[in-house]
Amino acid sequence: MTDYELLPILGQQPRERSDAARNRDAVLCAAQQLIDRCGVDAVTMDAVADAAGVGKGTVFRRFGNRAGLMARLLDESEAAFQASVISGPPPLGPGAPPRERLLAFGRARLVSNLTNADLLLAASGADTGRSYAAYSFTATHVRYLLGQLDVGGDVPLLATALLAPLEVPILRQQLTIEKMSVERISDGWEDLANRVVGPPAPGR
Amino acid sequence: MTDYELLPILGQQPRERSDAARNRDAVLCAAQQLIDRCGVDAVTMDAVADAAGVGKGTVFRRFGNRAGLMARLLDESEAAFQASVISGPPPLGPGAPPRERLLAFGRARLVSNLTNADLLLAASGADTGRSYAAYSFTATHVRYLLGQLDVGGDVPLLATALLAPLEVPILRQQLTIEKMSVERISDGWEDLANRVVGPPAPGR
DNA sequence: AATAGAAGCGGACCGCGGTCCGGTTATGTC
DNA sequence: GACATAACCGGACCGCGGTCCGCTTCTATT
Repeated sequence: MTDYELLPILGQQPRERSDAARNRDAVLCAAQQLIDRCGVDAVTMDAVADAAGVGKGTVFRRFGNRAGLMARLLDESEAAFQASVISGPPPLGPGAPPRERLLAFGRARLVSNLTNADLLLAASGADTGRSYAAYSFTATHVRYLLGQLDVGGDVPLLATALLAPLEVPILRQQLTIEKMSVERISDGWEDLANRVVGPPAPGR
Repeated sequence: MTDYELLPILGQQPRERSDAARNRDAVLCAAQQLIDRCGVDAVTMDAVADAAGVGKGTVFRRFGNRAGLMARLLDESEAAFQASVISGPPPLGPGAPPRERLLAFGRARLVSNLTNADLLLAASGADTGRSYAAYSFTATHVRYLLGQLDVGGDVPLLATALLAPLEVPILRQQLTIEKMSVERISDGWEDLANRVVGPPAPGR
């Protein structure tokens, strides 16, 4: 027996058992209710297990750790965000010129990150990679737009340079400690993006 | 360049008791030894208290929490960094044109952040504000250089935009997950800085 | 329906960060 | 040098995230 039979077969996982599915939904639902009523900090693994009528081990089995659970809770809003980028109305969705799409994307990401700030912080470092998957979409989209804009330079690095100031800890510091307004930060990001992208191509 | 927030502003607090001073040094020394021998993760509050021959409560009293202790351990290298920026040789220190100083600063900060990556992560969120004080110096310096470069726009925001991609979690992701080299990241940051600052003023 | 076996379950258990308070010790004053 | 007081000390205690392993329950097979 060689080892590669143990490798995960990506397409065809053995079907989820019915009790497992039920418990998974119960946990997610209980966690969401806890957040709505008492905030993210109240989402203790014990509390959510208890509220879901489930053992603690079950929660960890399904979600790996607290960050993983949080990442799953983010999935819904993240999917909506991705949908409006991929197939929503311009300028966020397709149809607008790349520069406008980029600016709209930055503003949208800023608002989205602020809306889910607590959850995002709690989800950072999820081993499951969920959190990274969400980031990966964002980065890929920005790279795509930068490519369309013929911006030159190291596109992946420029993409992270544009995204880094939108990370929650940095936004938090600007809002809380340095007392900046969201509008100011948003306008500042637009300025940054324009500097990075450079002046509009004249002939086009 | 007035506003610099230098590291230990040893004001005139009611004098520290001798036993307290001894214990403080013992704790810092023990923590440093633990890091050198077993890495940052081994610096448990119990372990460091034990190694220092001190009660756990004492450690918390002096440093607030684990992040505060880590921040103090960073003080030495941070002070050295600040010294070479303020009074070291150019281009990092004074004497070089602002643009060169900015580029040198970015590279130096990048290296410094990577060198102390574990410690910086463990120190993030220190309630004592130590960690923020260190950041504040960095931000102030970049703002100062941007001001000298007559860069226009919202200088504080541009400064954080330049510093955000140098934060440890982002560097970690680029190095570990996306397999970028330090040189590539460093060159990319230089490109970013040049785009933000804009072309050199011709007459000057 | 009976069975085999795996996937799932759950709660006891651990280590860590952080708190608290009764006892101890250093320091200024007489 | 003795005293008063405030600062300091230390370890017992708590809650939380995370692990582990014996037991239960579902599902596929006959």
